[in-house]
Amino acid sequence: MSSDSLASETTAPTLPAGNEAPAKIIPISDAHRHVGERVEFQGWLYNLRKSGKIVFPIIRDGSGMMQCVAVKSNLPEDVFEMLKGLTQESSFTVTGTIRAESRAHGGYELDVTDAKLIQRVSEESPYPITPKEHGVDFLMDHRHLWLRSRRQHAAIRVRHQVIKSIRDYLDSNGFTLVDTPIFTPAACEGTTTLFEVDYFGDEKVYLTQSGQLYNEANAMAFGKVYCFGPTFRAEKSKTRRHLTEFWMVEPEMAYADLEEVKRVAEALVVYIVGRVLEQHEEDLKVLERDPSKLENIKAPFPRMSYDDAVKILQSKGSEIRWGGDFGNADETLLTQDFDRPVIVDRYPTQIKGFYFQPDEQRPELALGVDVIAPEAYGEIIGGGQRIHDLALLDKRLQEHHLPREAFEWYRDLRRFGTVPHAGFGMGVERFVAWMCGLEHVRETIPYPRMLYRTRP
RNA sequence: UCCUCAGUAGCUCAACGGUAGAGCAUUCGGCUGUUAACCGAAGGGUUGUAGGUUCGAAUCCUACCUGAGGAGCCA
Repeated sequence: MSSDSLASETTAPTLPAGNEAPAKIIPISDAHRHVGERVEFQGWLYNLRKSGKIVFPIIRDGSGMMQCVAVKSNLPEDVFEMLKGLTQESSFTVTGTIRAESRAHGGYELDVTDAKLIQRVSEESPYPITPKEHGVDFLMDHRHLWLRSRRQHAAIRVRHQVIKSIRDYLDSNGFTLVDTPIFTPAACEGTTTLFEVDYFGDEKVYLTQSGQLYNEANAMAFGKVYCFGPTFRAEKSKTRRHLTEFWMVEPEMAYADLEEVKRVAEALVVYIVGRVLEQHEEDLKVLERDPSKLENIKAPFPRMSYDDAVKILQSKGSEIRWGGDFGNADETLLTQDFDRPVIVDRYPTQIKGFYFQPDEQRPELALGVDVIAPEAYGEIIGGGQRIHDLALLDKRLQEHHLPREAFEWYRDLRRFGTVPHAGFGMGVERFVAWMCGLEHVRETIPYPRMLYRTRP
């Protein structure tokens, strides 16, 4: 029997005898609330096991999975044959009664009374991602299909929760979302790491690598603001924690200092972790993430100065010297004795951006802060207090060989009612990788953009 | 940009100088409780590309292509 005739034979399913009302269409995730009821699921075939006159199709609908039980003697011949012949990821709907069943994953099962084929995946080109193992290259080439797999599905759901929690936290703590542009006219700190875009031929613009400068203007207008969007870095970086396109949330606060940044960053992290643990127990299980690693993430986080961090690293055998930035190995060393993120502040001015406010007591230090996640997940937050004095800003622009004309609007912020202000940026993908215990950030974003990968 | 590693069936891998194999996927057959089901059978290959060494190359050498991991840099 060909797939065509199967399809045509099942387009008008025979309803069970009697005057039964049509079954209610529900998401699989709601199944536990409909035990004993006749319902319909709409989805795709995840896997099928068959044993002669009984078949067990597992349907997934995006909200969950459900094992169905189709018994030959209880079904019209064509419906049973259709189910028996389903191939992986064929789309179909199935009607039946939900029953608690300890033998099934998830604890429930559907006794099938009817089913309808939407499209059968043909045997000439079967679904490429099988239930067995695959390599990274193959999976990345099939990212658009890989998202249907259990682990990827779980990781993207955690990503959703991280983003939602960030917004919930900031929204309920007085922050206003004020978006910053993605096309920007000039580099924030040099052009080497920026993607250049041809803007109607006559002007060069770049894809943003940070909304921070605009955030500072927005903070002077709204007090507490944040921007949340994609960020682009053209560095030819090729490691498990890099993407060329990633999402970053950047809160910025007027009348705030370095201490306030540390407090907000810590509270934000604690809030998100709590929500992930509370809402995504099942997803973490699918990801084989040990939740006890996250249960410790509570305030206060250990705090240390850059000075102390360098001393600690040297005592642990790092080659680092005062004045240098931490490498990945250093970040791992620094956090290995702690079960929660480490906050490091007051970095040497020369390794930080031009806009950092210097320490009053020690002007060679910038009031910058990084939050470094445990378990070798690295820097998840970077921020600090910004320069609010015009004369000092001008001095820094000169030292960094930045054209003053391009920063006129930014200088205005220091002319018209300047106030101390501070903020930070947090990378969503690194945060999600940490929550999920993933090896690589590429699985934390639906369509990762990397050095040698821009498709699909 | 640099260093290291890898490209063999649709997928994951084996064969390491002498006739290219297995599991999964697909098709056919069997099985009324399967859990990456199982059992039997079938089809499926220009061994990344181009040269070279050799009687003989998937295997050794050179270059290139593609990808992965790491360094630097970053969230």
